[in-house]
Amino acid sequence: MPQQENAPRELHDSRYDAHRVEEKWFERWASDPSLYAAEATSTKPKFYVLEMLPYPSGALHMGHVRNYAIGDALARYMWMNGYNVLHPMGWDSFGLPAENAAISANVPPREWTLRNIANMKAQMKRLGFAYDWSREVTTCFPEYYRWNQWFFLKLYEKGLAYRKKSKVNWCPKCATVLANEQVVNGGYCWRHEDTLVEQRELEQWFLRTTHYSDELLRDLERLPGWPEKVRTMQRNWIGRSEGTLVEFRLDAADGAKIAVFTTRVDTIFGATSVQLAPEHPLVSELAASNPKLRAQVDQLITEQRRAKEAGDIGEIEKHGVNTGRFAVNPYNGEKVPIWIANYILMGYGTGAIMSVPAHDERDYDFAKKYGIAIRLVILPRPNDPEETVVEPALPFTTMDGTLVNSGQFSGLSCDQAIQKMSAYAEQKGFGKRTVAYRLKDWGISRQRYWGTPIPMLYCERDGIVPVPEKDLPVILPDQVKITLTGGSPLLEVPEFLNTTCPRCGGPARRETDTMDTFVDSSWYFYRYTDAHNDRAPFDSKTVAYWFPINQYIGGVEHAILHLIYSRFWTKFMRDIGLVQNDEPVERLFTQGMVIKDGAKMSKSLGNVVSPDEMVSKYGADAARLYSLFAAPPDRDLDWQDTGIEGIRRFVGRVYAFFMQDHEESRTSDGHFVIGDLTPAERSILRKLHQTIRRVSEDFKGRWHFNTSVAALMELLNECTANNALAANTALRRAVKKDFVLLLAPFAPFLAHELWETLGQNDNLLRAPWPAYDPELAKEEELQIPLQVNGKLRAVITVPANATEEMILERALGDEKVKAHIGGKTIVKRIVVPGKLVNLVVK
RNA sequence: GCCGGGAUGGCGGAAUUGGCAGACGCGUUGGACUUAGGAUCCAAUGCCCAAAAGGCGUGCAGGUUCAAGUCCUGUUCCCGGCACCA
Repeated sequence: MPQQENAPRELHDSRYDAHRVEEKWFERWASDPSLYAAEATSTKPKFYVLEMLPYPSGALHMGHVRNYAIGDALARYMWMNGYNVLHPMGWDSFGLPAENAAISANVPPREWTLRNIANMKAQMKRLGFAYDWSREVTTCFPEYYRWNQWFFLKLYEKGLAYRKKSKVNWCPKCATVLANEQVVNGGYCWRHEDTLVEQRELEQWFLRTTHYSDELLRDLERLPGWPEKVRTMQRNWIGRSEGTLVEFRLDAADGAKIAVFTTRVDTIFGATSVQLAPEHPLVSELAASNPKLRAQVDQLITEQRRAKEAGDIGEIEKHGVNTGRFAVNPYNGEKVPIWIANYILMGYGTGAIMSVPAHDERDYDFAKKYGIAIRLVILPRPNDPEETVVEPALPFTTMDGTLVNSGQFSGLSCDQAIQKMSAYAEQKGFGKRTVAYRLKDWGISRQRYWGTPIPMLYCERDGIVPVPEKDLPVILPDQVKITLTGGSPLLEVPEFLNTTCPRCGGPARRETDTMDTFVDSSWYFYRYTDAHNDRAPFDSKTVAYWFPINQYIGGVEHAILHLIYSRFWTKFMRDIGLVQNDEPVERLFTQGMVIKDGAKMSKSLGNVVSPDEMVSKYGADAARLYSLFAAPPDRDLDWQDTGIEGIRRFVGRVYAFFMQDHEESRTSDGHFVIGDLTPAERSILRKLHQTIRRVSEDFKGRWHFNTSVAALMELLNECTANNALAANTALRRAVKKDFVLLLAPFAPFLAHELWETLGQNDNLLRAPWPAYDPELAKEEELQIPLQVNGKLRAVITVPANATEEMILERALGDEKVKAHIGGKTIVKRIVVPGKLVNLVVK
């Protein structure tokens, strides 16, 4: 095909000055805070789009930019589609880094935090994100955290907040509690790398998340708008497992009970020992009179803890100690030895198991090592009744078998046996069917300063007393000395610590623990709907209007904790009549990480790309466009410095295309008659409608905005190639107008600027999203590939309405096709209308 | 070990339903304009072959089909999550 001579594009005169343009719109938007405000009441349908609120660490990183670029594009798209959009932003502003900064930079946590917020907020504004700042939520403000305290009191009232002893990481040199992330190198203090962290038992506050275990699991089925990956992760995290609780009796005069949990009660006749976790309460009793045992157990505990901290508990060598005592199997009265083993977890089930080496891999390993008896009680079911049953290879762990050597239960299948044997246990009163969960109650106590004070008092006379609701908020004092040693800094603030008991009026001491910051983020999105309410956390009617969140967007790293806690909180609020929805989030989108040079961006690797630098070098639009263009949003994005150059070029070419003749475009009314268009002009119009279709469908479907941006590039390429639109001012204007509308969600600064150059005085943000005409989008001619024996031999162009017969005729007449058929016979002719022709020859 | 996700040119990625593999962008090469170009524009660009003709190509090995990146069986590697959960 002959290549047409292309006129060089006149672009030199109209270079796009992203800075000038973006600063101009930045100023204008700043002067009108109502621009992005959600309407309190509206006849429009509502849409609540939310991105996860950031921790104000100092500055935005590219992961934030990507997250917010996705959400902002959606918000703008929904505005243009006539929705009443709620698109808020806030700050997850309590947390440990502020205290660290207090030490290293000698800035009070509050000041450091607020400074960071100011900086990051400015960055967000400079990037052009359309947030309703009138609803900004800052979790470290008393106006917000007083409601954390209020919720805590409600939870306490309902018995869902309680105190129990629990282990914490304790550094003897710091004389303080460490967060998990401060325990490094498999058990050492982050500040004293030669000091082993100890485990100390402290009284801590817990929230009864397990109260909702079943509902949290069940309702995952009602969240089809969540990624399957996240639902699976939550399912595993909750870890529901049906089984049987069986009580063995200690072989002693008092006959203390040892409850074990098993999912395979059908194998209990094969139990040849009982295994206890090293931290099992019975262990201390057994060891009390046995110093040697005590020492051995302590050794096991240390091993287990080290392995856990090093993250390889599944890898450690199994160790155990025989206590010399026995437990009685209630099914057959048999006495089996009691062992203590490092692979038994106190945190799951009852912390004790029956060990059946023949039918459990772990028990098998352990029994082999210590010479414990192995007794086969399940035989595989033969495929055919004639077949003789051979002894299976051990351990034989499948459920597809028949019980043997199991007394009255012999001959049953595993499934039947589990039913019957559980019923038997219940009848005899030594056991029952039960469900175990991996999910634990949520420990919210933090021995930290920078967090929400837990609103509880300790009175010498009345014990634990909740702060009366009317005395909220319990204000976190500002004047404290952060040392990171010697416990909570709040202990050093007498005016905080010392108070009076609301019951007896006597002296009382305040709780100095503060709340886990996951509390803050468990309900913040409700506060956005009614951010300034000082009588309640929010107004229920307002929440009922906005909830559930239509679209939540954030990193997959929050798939478990944040999102389970949020679901828990919602269910609790529903149960106390505060909200009506069972779930907070209807649709969830988890975006991929931003990586560079094959690794996650990090200071230590020196591969960090700073948003500020990108904005100053290329502009906010380019940074946003590139973060959408470089990869589909759900996949990891490999940042390439040369890639954003290409985007800047695109932005410049768009601008040049509009400026080429903007006077004419501005004054045209944009009306043209389709019948009068030249074929080339019709082709552009077709491309326009195809582009509208592609971009609209990306929003409705997979969110592959990389292809949306690519579609816009293709449209621009067609518009500028061969000066195709030169002769038709009206069409040119019409195409430009729709182009701006399509560009608006992705590159708001440029789009607004171009909108203005077109002479549009209305607000682009509320301009209607363009509709496509399927007729105009339809191709008039089709390229039909011709294959012979599945191999491409030629391509012909036919009218879109060509019949099968016409296409086949053309195909058979094609010279190249003829040559490949040669003298052979055509045995099959496949004509797929609109797609291809394949001739099978022999 | 279990559960997800992935593997496509030199690179990021397209190809939602089996129907022209490589859209779009980067990079590279050649050219135009230019005092100059690391600006801008034009063109070429999966690999093999001097070129044409042709052949080969979506991690690997098979299979189904007129036709496979796409479906099936097996397998390797990479990323993420969970992990002695009884």
